Amino acid sequence: MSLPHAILTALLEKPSSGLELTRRFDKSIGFFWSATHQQIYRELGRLERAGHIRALPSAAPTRGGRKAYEVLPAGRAELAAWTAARDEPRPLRDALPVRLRAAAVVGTEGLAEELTRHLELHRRRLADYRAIAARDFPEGPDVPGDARTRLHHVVLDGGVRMETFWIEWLSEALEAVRLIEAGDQDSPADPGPV
Amino acid sequence: MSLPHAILTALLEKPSSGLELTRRFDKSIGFFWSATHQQIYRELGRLERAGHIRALPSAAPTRGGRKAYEVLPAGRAELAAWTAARDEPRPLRDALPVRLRAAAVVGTEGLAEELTRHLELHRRRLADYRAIAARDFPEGPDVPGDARTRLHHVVLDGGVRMETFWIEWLSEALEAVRLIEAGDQDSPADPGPV
DNA sequence: CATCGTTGTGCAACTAGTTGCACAACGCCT
DNA sequence: AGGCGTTGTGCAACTAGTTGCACAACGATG
Repeated sequence: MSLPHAILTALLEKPSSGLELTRRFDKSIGFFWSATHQQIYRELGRLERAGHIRALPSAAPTRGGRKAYEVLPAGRAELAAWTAARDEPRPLRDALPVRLRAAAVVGTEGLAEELTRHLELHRRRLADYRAIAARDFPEGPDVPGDARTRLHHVVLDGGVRMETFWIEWLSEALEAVRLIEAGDQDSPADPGPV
Repeated sequence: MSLPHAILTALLEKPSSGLELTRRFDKSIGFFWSATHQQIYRELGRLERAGHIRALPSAAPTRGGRKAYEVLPAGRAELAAWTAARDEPRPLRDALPVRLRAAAVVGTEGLAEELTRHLELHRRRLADYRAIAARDFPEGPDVPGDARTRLHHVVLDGGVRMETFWIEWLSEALEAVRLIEAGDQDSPADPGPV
């Protein structure tokens, strides 16, 4: 139940139309809470009906015309309540570990390639994050000033840490898979003298 | 689309009834692909209809009676195909970073408490993983023997790394929030002489 | 032996997220 | 002026995951 809140946050940072939101989701909030444009439009409709946001008066009311939204006090209150509320972490659901366990039963065929591919994806994403960090926080990690900047920095750093985690783990997994596949023709678990 | 495959993996490791699967999900595969008993029962039905698994003949056919399932060759083939297939990582969706950004706009009230709580959750989970590691891989991380053991070790180590990531990041976030809240009465971004 | 809690299986209804398509408006281009 | 690609908005239908409840079977217990 966080998409509406992610949208409220984005709109508070800057009032936007559906497409602008979609774009910004693709390169900032969406790193941590991804959403397609369909989800966003639907949610904008709901939020408007709920009185949490409203279309800026300047916006054209016709279909196909762009509409920009801004957050109303009720929306801000809702967001503040959500931020302070107790909320359990959502259950983890990631396919790769499952695939490794499946491979332990049905064989590692094709896995190394996939691991390599994912590794590359995460490397790329880490590079993106670092680029953003260099642009937005050129001072480096220390004393970034006001509260807002600090918090944004922490969030971005979360992204960096997360990708680093993936890269390390995928490397470990890849190494294990390669060892196993080398051992298949060679010797099962005894590679060399002592 | 991985729940059926997680179930196939679990069933290959050991034929089980719905409830047994649910239990095992709660303490092993489910760490990485969580599922409720409802999802599992529904999926067992689908897998049976698809000819990927079958109820063990010994099982009682009545409602309420326990039924154990085993994987058929078609199911194993399907699992092998999935393991080798190309599959994109699923989009990330985590509420905490979003909440931090929301807090950057509406204030950090209540956040420190939540961060502390989550930190504690992840610490506990890390301890669980370490306990499992101590039980299942008492030799330590090196040369764990056959392919199966190696892969299981890699998966578990993924859990350990993941929780470690959370703990580190949450600590950083918590520190930032506390600094900000201290600064609220104090000085905004200049704590001390020099 | 009745009823009561526990274990195990399952349906139904709901919420969230995805995919595919429709179509208006706008700016070009010729 | 007619057609053509791009931008922006949106509906509809589907898949995945969640929640709440129903109910059979089994064993304990007054």
